[in-house]
Amino acid sequence: MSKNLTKRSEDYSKWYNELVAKADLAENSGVRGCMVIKPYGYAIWEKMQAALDTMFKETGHENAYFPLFIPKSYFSKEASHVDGFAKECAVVTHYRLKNAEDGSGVVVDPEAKLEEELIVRPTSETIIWDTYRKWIQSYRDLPLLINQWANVVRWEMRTRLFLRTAEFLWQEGHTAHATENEAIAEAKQMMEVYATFAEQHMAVPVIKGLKTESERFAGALETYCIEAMMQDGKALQAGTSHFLGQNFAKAFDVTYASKEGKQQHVWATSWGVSTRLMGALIMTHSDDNGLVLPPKLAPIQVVIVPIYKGIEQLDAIAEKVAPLVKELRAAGISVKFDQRDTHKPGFKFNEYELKGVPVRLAIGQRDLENDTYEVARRDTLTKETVAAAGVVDHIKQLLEAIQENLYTKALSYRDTHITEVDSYEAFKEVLEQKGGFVSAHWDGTIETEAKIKEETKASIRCIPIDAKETVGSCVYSGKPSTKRVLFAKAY
RNA sequence: CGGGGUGUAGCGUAGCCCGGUUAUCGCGCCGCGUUUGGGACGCGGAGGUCGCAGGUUCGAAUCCUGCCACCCCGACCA
Repeated sequence: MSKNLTKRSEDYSKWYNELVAKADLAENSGVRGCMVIKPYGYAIWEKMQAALDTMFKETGHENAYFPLFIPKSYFSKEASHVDGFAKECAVVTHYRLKNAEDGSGVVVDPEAKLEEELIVRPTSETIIWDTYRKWIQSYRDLPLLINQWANVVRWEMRTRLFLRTAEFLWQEGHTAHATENEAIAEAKQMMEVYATFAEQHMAVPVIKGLKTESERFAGALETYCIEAMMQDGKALQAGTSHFLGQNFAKAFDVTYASKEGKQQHVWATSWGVSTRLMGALIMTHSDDNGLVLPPKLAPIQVVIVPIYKGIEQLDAIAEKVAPLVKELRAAGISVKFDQRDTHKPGFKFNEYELKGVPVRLAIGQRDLENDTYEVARRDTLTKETVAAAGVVDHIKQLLEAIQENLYTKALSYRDTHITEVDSYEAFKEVLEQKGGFVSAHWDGTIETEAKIKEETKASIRCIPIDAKETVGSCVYSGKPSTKRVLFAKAY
């Protein structure tokens, strides 16, 4: 393995793949499009899970778990839903193996064919709504606000670590409500929760918006989304929240008795984010030296690297550092004191930079004599010498400053990569030369959207929630338009 | 599923066109010693079904056929 990462600017894909591998986040498993998430990568995912889970609970949701296998017939019940997923489903047809008669190994036992095939869930709407039918009878059972942490399988043609894998980890929320307005409010609320998480925890600025009809979730009446901008100018859908209307309630016959005693179908939402967020995190902040993690999601927030000659010096440093480690931990900061004598400090510096540890403390003879630490920050790659007495407060402030700085930096990159255009020539030029979001008027038709995508590979990422009403004409057709939408090439 | 490419040690590779000693080099790994404020150095060492199966040949990593896997570009997509 070469020591240096491919430069971000030279070959973005190669840089990304190398970074994921070298920072110990994940690797290709060799099993069709499925990845192995390594302990360090999983530790980051766990931090994300914990923060999201807390936010879900704070908004009144509970966790539950539903089966991995879904009987094929369930998919027949909601037509547009199956349309969206049919082409990428893994299907279980048999339940037993046996030894081949010719001794060539193990074969599927043809005797053990399932009556009805089972689908490995690509998403759980169908099985959950089949269950909700039994759970919901009265308006008193509503709203039903449930989240599931699970894995799902989508048989994608082409995969990329974290961004698109055949199996991925995610959470999926599925809620049932008595009224349309309540369900819409829930879908909007969860979009807000995702946006807050992305911005405050991941330090990834996102644009909240609505999907166009053709980009909408299969079975949804409205899809709310958050869209992020990566450092190569491509957009990434970071999370979606769907207002499902009564589609699933009708398909699975989920009704409740209202106060007035009338049987009514419930209103539904579903919402999810996945390990794809890991990809967003990596591609938003990282640089040529490796991963850059926002302090709130870093498994190790502070690493302490001793610089010493001989065991006596190491002991002296260890003694000095022990109370500091204790104090930092008491302040809720995760610290690693790297005492390994098998690697030199320079090696460790590079290693922790590669892994994105936000703050690094170095301490050697010089510091022991002066009662100081050398404090380095990952985001700016700057170092300073800090008096030991005030180092805990300094680190607390530094972690906050890094979290803030990462967001500000990403926001300014994102904002300089939103370009308003008023002609199709400018549209194409911006897309090719500069990349990023192109803000343009659109006539609102599926046909125009499809034509533009075909000609430029840019899709409508979203109709921003806060889009101002302005009079204009569609960049493609010239027909009248009332607001600008965001186009971009996307992951 | 179309178009292109690649399979040689844990990783990255040379050799292949033009068949011929014991398959090259770097990183990593193991041992000993010296080192330690930005990826250490010296000496010694281990590690290989050359993707798999056939074929041609006195002889195959190298030529031929088939298969498999992976990567890139499309279609598909959180």
